[in-house]
Amino acid sequence: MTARAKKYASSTDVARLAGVSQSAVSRTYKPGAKISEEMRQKVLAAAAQLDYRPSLIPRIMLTHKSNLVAIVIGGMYNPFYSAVLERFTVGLQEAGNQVLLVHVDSGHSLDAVIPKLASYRVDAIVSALSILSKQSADELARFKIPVVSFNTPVRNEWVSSVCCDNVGAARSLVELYLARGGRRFGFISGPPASPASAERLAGFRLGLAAHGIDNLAMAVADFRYEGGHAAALSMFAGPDRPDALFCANDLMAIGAIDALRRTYGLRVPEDVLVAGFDDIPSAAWGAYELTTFVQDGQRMVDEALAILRVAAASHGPVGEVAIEVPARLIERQTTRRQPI
Amino acid sequence: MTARAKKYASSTDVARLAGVSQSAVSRTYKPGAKISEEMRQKVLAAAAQLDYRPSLIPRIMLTHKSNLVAIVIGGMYNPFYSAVLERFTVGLQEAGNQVLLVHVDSGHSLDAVIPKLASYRVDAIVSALSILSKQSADELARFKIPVVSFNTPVRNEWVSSVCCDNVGAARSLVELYLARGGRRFGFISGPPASPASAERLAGFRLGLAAHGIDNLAMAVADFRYEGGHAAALSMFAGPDRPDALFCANDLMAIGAIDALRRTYGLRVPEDVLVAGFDDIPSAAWGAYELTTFVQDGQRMVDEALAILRVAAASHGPVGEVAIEVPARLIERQTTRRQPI
DNA sequence: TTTACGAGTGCATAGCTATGCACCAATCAT
DNA sequence: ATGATTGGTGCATAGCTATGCACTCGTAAA
Repeated sequence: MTARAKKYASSTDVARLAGVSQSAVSRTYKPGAKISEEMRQKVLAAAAQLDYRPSLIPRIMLTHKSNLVAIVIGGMYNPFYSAVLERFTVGLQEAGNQVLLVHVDSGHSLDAVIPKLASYRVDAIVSALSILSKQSADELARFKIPVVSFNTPVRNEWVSSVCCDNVGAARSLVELYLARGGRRFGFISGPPASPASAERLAGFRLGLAAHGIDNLAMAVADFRYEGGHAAALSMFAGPDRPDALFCANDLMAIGAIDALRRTYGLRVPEDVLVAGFDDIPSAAWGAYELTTFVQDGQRMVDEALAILRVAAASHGPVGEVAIEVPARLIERQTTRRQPI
Repeated sequence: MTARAKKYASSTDVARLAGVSQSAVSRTYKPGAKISEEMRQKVLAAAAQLDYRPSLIPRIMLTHKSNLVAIVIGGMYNPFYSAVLERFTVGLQEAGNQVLLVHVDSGHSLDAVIPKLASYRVDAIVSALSILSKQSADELARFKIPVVSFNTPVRNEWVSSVCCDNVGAARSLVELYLARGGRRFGFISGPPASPASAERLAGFRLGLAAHGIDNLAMAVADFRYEGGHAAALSMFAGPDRPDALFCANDLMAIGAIDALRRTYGLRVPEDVLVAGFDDIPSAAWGAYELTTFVQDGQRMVDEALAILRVAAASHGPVGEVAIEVPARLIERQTTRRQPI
């Protein structure tokens, strides 16, 4: 509480030094404002001398617009999400926004951080949290902050969603597996609460049902390498081993492949077909060459940014927007088996 | 420019509704302030009715403290850096700060974004950019914002650094290689401008020199899997192949392993010893089991946060702090060869 | 020469919260 | 009973920028 020296020079300080009014300083930094070149130079000289940077804080107060967008994310162990985060950051910066990064333990709702974000007057929120119940979403709407929910199909007046077509993709995989000679199917899921995992399972089941198949080995994991490894170990411990395994994401698929090859001595794809989801960089690595679905992260991010632009333009709610982006199959070696 | 409805209720609105003064509202939200329970309840009731959230913006103006810390990062393709980002975020949030995430293309300096950060009045900056010249650092100091530079040993009055002992680690690897029978050495570097890569090379050379070895095959890459792959292809194209390869990070080491095994049919570790740096999760995967150095990311982040705490407490510069954290060798299968 | 106009400038104020200060009503000590 | 303390309360203002408004000049049009 001592008389701490003022850290930043203010526009008033600059004005005094330059011998002009504070308005002149303000107008110097506003593009297109009416100000003579001569005065602008005087101001800039004084500003340079004082290391002046205009503060955005009062502007936020006046305009009710902070240009801050919060990105709420649950974990970056999955390269897909760190890539998405990077794309969002770049895209938002290009649009003139700044990114407030908020980490919430995955499994927790984002309710707890909302009041804090409201206090910073963020213009919008992007949530990559896998869990966001309808109830949370309604709670959220009370704050009247536009929210884009990534890969979680919850929405209301203020909450939009951008998702990948998990059901359709998973469903189509069944055709590939059958063509490649798969007969006994297995699925390794993410956490029970994950909508993405649930949709991929549902789609897989739909595809199987279309061929009259209702037998499906199941194991629950956590979207991580270790979880996929452990799940595969238990799923393949018994006598009745699947020969076509679908994992809810690539990390688990890679863990499963290592388990099958190294612990059980099984060959992929000769003994077991394996596919994942996300197309993370490691999926293309020589040791795995994993068949997987590309979630078009760039496109999904672009769609989300478009929604945010609309929300920024119309100051009201953006309506119940829900965008679904198709997933694209990339077949690599883990499913390249000749049909029987 | 229409008469846009006020989006957020202000403390004055709440005060009017509750029939108290604006001061009372403010004090309701300040822990430990003198306010009667009765009044607090009245205020809270009115606040709930209006969905009031106190704005932090005016507080920033008054206190000259935003509780915003910027993290500047160049790329998250390397899991080591996304893990570091996550740890910083969690740590800063626990300390009551919010994180402003700034992406700068690696290779660019952070000079360009500093004015913007100054405009947001960030309390401090964490830079994980691999490039930060002495000149940039001095430029930076003019803004009087405390900066912690991660893994780049630049510093001045306002810029501190937290680094890992790259030189010592790389140097010690030579002993291991010699004990495991390595005789012809190779090094795959990161981008030429990367200090981390340069230090690891320097340490490796020091270790070799201590044994009178000055022959070292070199290839330059970019810290990525594909770069490591290509570099290994060219390094092992000739007749005089190394039998002990050190890569400046794990991603490149993994790319190199895939190139050696799959393109040249070489065995790792029997034909070539390989080691990397970072201990990213993939290094432990069954297909690679890569020997590497753990950068103790948690400890490095903790040290950086400690510096930021000091900087926050003393409002002045924090002095020329430079902290070096040791790296720890983890030997896995890629160097487990019996000595000749 | 007068009128009109446009460019440029300064004044004053809004925007929202935190806090020093003055003040008031009780409660307590003497 | 009086003075002193404590716990609450409201008033007024600081903090910094953007902008509507009034005003002053030159300059172009009439």
